[in-house]
Amino acid sequence: MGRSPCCEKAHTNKGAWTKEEDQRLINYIRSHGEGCWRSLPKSAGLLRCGKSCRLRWINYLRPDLKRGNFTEQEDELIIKLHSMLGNKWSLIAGRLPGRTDNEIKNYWNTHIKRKLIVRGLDPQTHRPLNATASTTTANSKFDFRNASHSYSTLTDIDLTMNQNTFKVIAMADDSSFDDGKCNSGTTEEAPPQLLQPPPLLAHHSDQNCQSINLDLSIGLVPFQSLTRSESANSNSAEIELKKEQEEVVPYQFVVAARPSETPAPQAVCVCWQLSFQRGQLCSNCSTNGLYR
DNA sequence: AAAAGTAGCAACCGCAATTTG
DNA sequence: GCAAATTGCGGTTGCTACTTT
Repeated sequence: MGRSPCCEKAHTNKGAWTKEEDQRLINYIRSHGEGCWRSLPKSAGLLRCGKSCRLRWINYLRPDLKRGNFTEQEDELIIKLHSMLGNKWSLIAGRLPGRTDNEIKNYWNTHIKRKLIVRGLDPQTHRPLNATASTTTANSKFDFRNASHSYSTLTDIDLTMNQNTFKVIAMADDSSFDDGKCNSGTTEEAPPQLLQPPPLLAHHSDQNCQSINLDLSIGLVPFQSLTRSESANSNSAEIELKKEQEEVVPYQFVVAARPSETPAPQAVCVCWQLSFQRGQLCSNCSTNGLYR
């Protein structure tokens, strides 16, 4: 037995919403709150599918939406997030307060794609257009979007690189990352367990590190948003994304080698800053991404 | 001025994930 | 544990406004 449709299509309006419909929906949600989209249309006196109501509210009527043009900063943030997440519009939207996934998706398709092409970059791979074909097979280049691991949030991504596993610890940019503390980024606000996930980063200065056998996890969490108790009870792969950010903040990603049982001759420490400036290495990194 | 082409965006559709009974 | 119901997401469509010929 197949599933029944989410709502009765025969007696629902389609197409553009009228002002009256908008007002009914706004009034209803103001007094009853969001949720229960299936029953909402009937309760609100709307001849619409519940999905349609939800979409209209989320993409257009929500009071916290920021209408208007995207700023240059937003553009760059979208590009950077897309380079790591691919078409995960809802995740990208989660880092852009006041913007919806649909809005960002449309904006991407109509503006940013073209912008990247003008820059000579492939909008999908974010690599130089003439280099895309030759680099996509390089084992050393890993692609978050093509990671085999299935993920629904940024909190847990496993990647492989030449049969080795990597761990990525991501943290918000505190604008003082290049302070020689590649392994910690410690600040007063920094949750110790987020920023010092032993033994991953704590070992990166160990010159006896031998192989690049790494675990990878990733979280785009501005650490200001995490309480110490949260961080104390969760490892980096379990951190929840805070979607209710009040402002756009840059994020900083750290990729670092985790030494395996067999020591490696040189640890890898690749740090780059996901901010509005071009990526930068931390002071502990040499330009080839190896730890000094 | 009219037709054709293009761009932008709201809305829809189908599917997957999650929740509920 | 299972099936149905609900919710959420990403891709696509179609309408409208604007530009070009």
